[in-house]
Amino acid sequence: MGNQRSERVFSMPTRKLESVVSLRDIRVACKACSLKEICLPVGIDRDDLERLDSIIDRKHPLARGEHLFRVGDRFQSIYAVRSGSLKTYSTSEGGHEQVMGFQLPGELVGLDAISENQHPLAAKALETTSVCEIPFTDLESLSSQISGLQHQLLRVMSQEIRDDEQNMVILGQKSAEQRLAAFLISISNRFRRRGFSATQFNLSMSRSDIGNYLGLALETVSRLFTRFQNDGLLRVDRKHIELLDREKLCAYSGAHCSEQQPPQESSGQ
Amino acid sequence: MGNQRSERVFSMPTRKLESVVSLRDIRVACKACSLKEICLPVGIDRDDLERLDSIIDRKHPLARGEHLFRVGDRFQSIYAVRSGSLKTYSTSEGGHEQVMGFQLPGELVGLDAISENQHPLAAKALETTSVCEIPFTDLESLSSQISGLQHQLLRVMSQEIRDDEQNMVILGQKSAEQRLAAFLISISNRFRRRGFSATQFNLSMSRSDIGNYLGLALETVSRLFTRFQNDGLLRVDRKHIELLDREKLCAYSGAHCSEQQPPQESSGQ
DNA sequence: TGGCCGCATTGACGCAGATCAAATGTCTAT
DNA sequence: ATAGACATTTGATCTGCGTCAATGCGGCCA
Repeated sequence: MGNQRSERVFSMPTRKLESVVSLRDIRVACKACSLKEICLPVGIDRDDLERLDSIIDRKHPLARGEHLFRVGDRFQSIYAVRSGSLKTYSTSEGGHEQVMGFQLPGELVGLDAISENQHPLAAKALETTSVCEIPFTDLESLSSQISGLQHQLLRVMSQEIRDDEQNMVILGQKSAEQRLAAFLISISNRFRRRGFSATQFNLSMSRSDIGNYLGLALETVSRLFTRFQNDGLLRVDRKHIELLDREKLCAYSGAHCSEQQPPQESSGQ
Repeated sequence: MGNQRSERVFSMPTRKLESVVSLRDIRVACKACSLKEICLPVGIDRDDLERLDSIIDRKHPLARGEHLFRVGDRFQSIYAVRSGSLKTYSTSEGGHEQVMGFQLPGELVGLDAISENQHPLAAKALETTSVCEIPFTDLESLSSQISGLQHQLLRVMSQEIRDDEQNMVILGQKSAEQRLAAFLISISNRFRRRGFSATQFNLSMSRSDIGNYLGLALETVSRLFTRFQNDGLLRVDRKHIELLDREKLCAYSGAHCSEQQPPQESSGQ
């Protein structure tokens, strides 16, 4: 695991320039990070944010194909994706791989490792990717002091459970067509939340990864992309996707997927 | 839905008899509960346990078919199953049901509701079932005071994420035979942990529930049960299952599933 | 600039498991 | 007990998608 380091030397323990973006986006403080509205800092006030910030370690970027951690690695930290993307996967005894998820900026990885103190999945960069490392022991003790942080951590984990349940529905009862449609809509929504285009994006993962994730053969994924294109739902060019008819894509996915609703203020409490 | 009540009248708010098991197991304190080694109290010392106990509300039992909560219900509490069993499920627009999981004694339900403050799934009793209600606001504030409780809560949620991931593997790439085998082994292991027989038990859920949960038609489940029986793996009689050859069943499931190993101290780092 | 290699597309074919159908067994309420 | 509703089993048929196979297309390195 001996990974190279480089700009580490520049990061002095006492840094003053708070709002200045330093070298290569490395070391953007949480409060200056564009992801703070969707990442762990949600709902944490200015002072507490600084405390959270102080335990976070911003690593230098992973190259495409590099591992953030592997199956069985001792659990020490969770990670937040800052830029780029990851896939998490497990490998069965037969060497067969199962892709469990893709992580975009602002999303956390490693939460499934808390219970057994070791990672049940590996996490690999799909492209050049940088992450924030959040040592779990520190996070835990900070959480008991900052109630907003505790709450947000629980919320994020709860959301992950919910997302996994959603995936179980998709794997358990949707057709190939519905699965891919649902996947594209989900990706699109996640990009939008992060301020990227919802109608035009690049998929950093291969057809094989998509198929594996959706429980489909990669050939099926490929065929579906061409079918969707013929049906006027989207335009595909290699990794690049342009959604042309989101409505119809929703219909194909066999779910409401309005997803657009403003963060409805759920009554009280 | 007007559910009958009966022994409620016997459970007085001021109870003195701490170590005495009261009527029909109602109102067993955590410290006297046989599930305390696998439920939320894990790793919490005597005094703190009393504090946890004080926020928990032991409800009278649910009858078979009764709902603990429904989709969209406001989230206020998580629940621990004390006896009996539950299924959680969602219903798609087409009225089609997707079973997400089954809860046995000592397991928590409702953790997926934290993030949106409302329940994404319904929970229904598969048989006469009693639960402990744990108001979430209280639990949260207690968690920030009792570090063991915070840790255990995170562990339980992490475990749930891990289990869901395991289910995704099953739904994504296992054959019907492997799915049912894996399901039976999982149930067996869960029963064992709770001190019940691992080789002989009653399934409280229908074939249809099992099939739905595993992404299979109920006919397929039924056929597999007879096949397994013919292959000498087990004996089935209606809901009653007797595992005859656990080894072979493991092989059928296409996973190591030793599961029996003592909490192996994984070699450092 | 060309050749190679991994990824993607497209086609042909077969099978696991869904669906349809019907018979039988079992629980519940009167 | 008896009827009726429902759960389960078993059989027959059909089909969506996996598998195998061949070809096409970039991107990368020498």
